[in-house]
Amino acid sequence: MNRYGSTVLNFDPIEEARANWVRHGWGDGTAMVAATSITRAHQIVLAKINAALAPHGLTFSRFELLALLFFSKAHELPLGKIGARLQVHPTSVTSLVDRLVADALVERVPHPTDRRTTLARLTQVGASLVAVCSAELEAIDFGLGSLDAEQQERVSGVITDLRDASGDWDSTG
Amino acid sequence: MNRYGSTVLNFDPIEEARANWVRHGWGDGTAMVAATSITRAHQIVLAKINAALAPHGLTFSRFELLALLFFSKAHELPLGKIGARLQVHPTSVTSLVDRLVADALVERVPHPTDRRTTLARLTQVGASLVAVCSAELEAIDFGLGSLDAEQQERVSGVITDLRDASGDWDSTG
DNA sequence: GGCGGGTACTAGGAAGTCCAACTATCGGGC
DNA sequence: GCCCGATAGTTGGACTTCCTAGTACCCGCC
Repeated sequence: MNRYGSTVLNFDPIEEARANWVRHGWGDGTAMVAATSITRAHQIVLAKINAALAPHGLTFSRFELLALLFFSKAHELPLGKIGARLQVHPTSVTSLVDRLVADALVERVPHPTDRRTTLARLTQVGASLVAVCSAELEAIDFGLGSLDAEQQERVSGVITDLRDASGDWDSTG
Repeated sequence: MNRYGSTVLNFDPIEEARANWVRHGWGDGTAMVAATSITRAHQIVLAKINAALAPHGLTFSRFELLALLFFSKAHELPLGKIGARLQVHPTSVTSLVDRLVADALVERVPHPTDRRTTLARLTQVGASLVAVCSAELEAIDFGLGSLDAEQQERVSGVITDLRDASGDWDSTG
């Protein structure tokens, strides 16, 4: 039984999919397998990370936002810049900050000069929580404990190429 | 401007995060960077795939379910087995099938002998749509066009290790 | 000095994912 | 033959994400 209560398969479902893909003449399955693998990897890693953070009332998304503020000057940042750094939609930032404010981990502060802008600022409680949770995540190796450092670097390296080509940032400078 | 209307950064946000992580003595950042990279890769690839499928009224989740049925005997499968293959929660299967039924791509059929079980069966329309969309996805290389075949295999290979260690299937047989 | 395009954020809604709890059914053991 | 644990699926709720549309505000240009 796995975490969803269903029976464990005795074969690799992704290799099975590749065989079917090829058998129907849809292609060699290389890209399909890679894309599907990334999806599963995300699912697995996120589940482990969230399980570690759940006792503290956090999710990975919320932790990422808190950590970004922790690293920022005065522990504060405009919501728009948060979205740009984390690569999430403006409405997602609003939604995340809403919940963090409700948990008193963050507070909304008006920008001193630009009245359009709202700053999210880490509270004392929020700052303490980030420190605790970062240690927790290091302890579980961010869900990647089954890979050694060299394998982890390989994953990051290939994905950097992918992100670069997708305009995650401007690397021409 | 990127797809969210925010300004493009002139540095790699993940490398920035690694530097901050190290600077605060939280660890070497290897696992953090790998986990974050996987998250972004998922986000990038999924966005491209969904953009390609949107004109056909599909998402990657829905396509995966349809493709699985296409590959199955009689184009049908119990909902529970669908969840086991795609590694998603039973309630997600219910939800996905609901929408596919609403779009007449799938129909719910009672199991002939086990009255607890419901089968999802591909309709004619559904089967045609899968074929069209698989070609579309091959055409955009599943969002991985910026990686060559060797890089794609490298991603899949490392992730296979991760999935194996996470009990995605029983590889001891 | 005000007009208008661009910027910053929020509101409402859809989709996908998970969990906990519930109903219906199956099947083995007494 | 019946009970009771296991199995299959659904319902309701929470969360994250996206999109479209809207309001408030800034600032350069006429």
